[in-house]
Amino acid sequence: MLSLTEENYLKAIYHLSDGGSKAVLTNELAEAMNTKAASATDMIKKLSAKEFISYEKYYGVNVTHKGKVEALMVIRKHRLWETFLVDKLGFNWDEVHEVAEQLEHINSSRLIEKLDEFLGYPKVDPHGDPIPDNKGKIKAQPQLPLDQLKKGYLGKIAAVKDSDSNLLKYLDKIGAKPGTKIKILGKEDYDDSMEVLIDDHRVFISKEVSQNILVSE
Amino acid sequence: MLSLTEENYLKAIYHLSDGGSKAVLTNELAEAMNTKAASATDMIKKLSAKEFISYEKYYGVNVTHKGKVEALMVIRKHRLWETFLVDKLGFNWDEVHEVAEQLEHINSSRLIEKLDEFLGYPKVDPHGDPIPDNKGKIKAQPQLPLDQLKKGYLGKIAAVKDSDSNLLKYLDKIGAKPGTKIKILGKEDYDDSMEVLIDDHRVFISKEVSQNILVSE
DNA sequence: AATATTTTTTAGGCTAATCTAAATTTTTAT
DNA sequence: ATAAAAATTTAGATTAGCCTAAAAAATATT
Ligand SMILES: [Mn+2]
Ligand SMILES: [Mn+2]
Ligand SMILES: [Mn+2]
Ligand SMILES: [Mn+2]
Repeated sequence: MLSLTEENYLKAIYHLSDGGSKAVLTNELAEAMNTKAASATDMIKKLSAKEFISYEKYYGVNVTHKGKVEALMVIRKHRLWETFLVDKLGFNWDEVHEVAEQLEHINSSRLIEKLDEFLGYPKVDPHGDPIPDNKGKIKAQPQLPLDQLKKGYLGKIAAVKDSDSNLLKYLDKIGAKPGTKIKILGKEDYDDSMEVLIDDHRVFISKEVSQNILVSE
Repeated sequence: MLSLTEENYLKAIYHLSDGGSKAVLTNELAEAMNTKAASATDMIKKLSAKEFISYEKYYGVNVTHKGKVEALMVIRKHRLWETFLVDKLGFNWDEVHEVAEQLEHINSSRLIEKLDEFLGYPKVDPHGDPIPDNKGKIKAQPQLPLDQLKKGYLGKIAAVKDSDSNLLKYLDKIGAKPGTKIKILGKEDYDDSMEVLIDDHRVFISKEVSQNILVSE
């Protein structure tokens, strides 16, 4: 059993390590958690003692298999709750993250299975992020940030970065939501801004924005 | 802002005081919270400093108006979540209390208003307990424990005590749920057991059980 | 009214999660 | 290869919520 704080640290480590594929440094973790390095070190020791991460002094931490599964369960809950808030309660997609940050710590496997069923076993959350199944498996579709593609590209929006509420409001306004077709009509070499076709609407977007739109196909 | 622990203490004080109508003693509170008297005293001082309760040393505590409203908001959330779990997720009524104990601490007024709307503004929870509105108002219908009535009584089940999961399972089995008509066919003076008609079924119930069925009309 | 019992409070400690400041180790720059 | 800089860890406090043991106050009993 992890405390709420331990769950949050572990989730942050999982995300910062790109799903367990690289080591996470103490300062990175402290910054992500809005705490100080000394606090991060303390928590690293605790999670390491419980074998959710492996830790070599001064060289950062890696998530263990056990840690990955645990982190994915929290992420599963977060994304199911976000889906519930948008699909059932009518929240906008820029309003759900903070509430889901609380709901993800509710501890009841029965609840989360029932919720999953109630939502119709969704594969992705409102921002297009995949929802792990109850074993921690994720159906990862290969995704690319839009800014790395060039004129003429035609594909589908797979997901958007869900961190900034204002960005989400803007993306909503221009119709950029997961599942929508998108085409790059032109790209400006100087600043990587581009003109795109989203849902038959022509829009100019900056690199700032295109970096946060993930496409597939 | 109250911590989760403060919310739980305040709710316990509210319930033990019968909605603010009598003083609550330190030992009572400690027992209800499964802590020791010293811990209860500590918390009493904190809640008193924040003016959710008034406190006279050695003579127990009373809930203030501010404290009542706060407690009722937690109770509102608890009962709305219980309703959600039963009505939408298909939980049995004996499975919801523990989960609702966690969910009642989620802090988002938007969430609770949306949830209320989603549920169709229910007036009572699955156990028949009234759900306070967002101002803390409760529509209290006068209720009596069934064991205090005699042969020939005809009325409706208003609520059942929701504390014991095994009792709830039993009540479910005999069809004793809020809204159901109930008639006392006979009562045994010796032990106050009775034969009742619930939903056209004849059932013998002990005083143990009839005490926990609240009727109205 | 004095004493015994019960209840409540206080004193002093413990753990989790945080901090600041100091010490240590690694990394970078000369 | 040293010295300076940066990153990390350790040491020592603090706060919330809990505990046990002791002191104090209220209540009950003789
Ligand atoms: Mn989110
Ligand atoms: Mn999301
Ligand atoms: Mn309940
Ligand atoms: Mn209830």
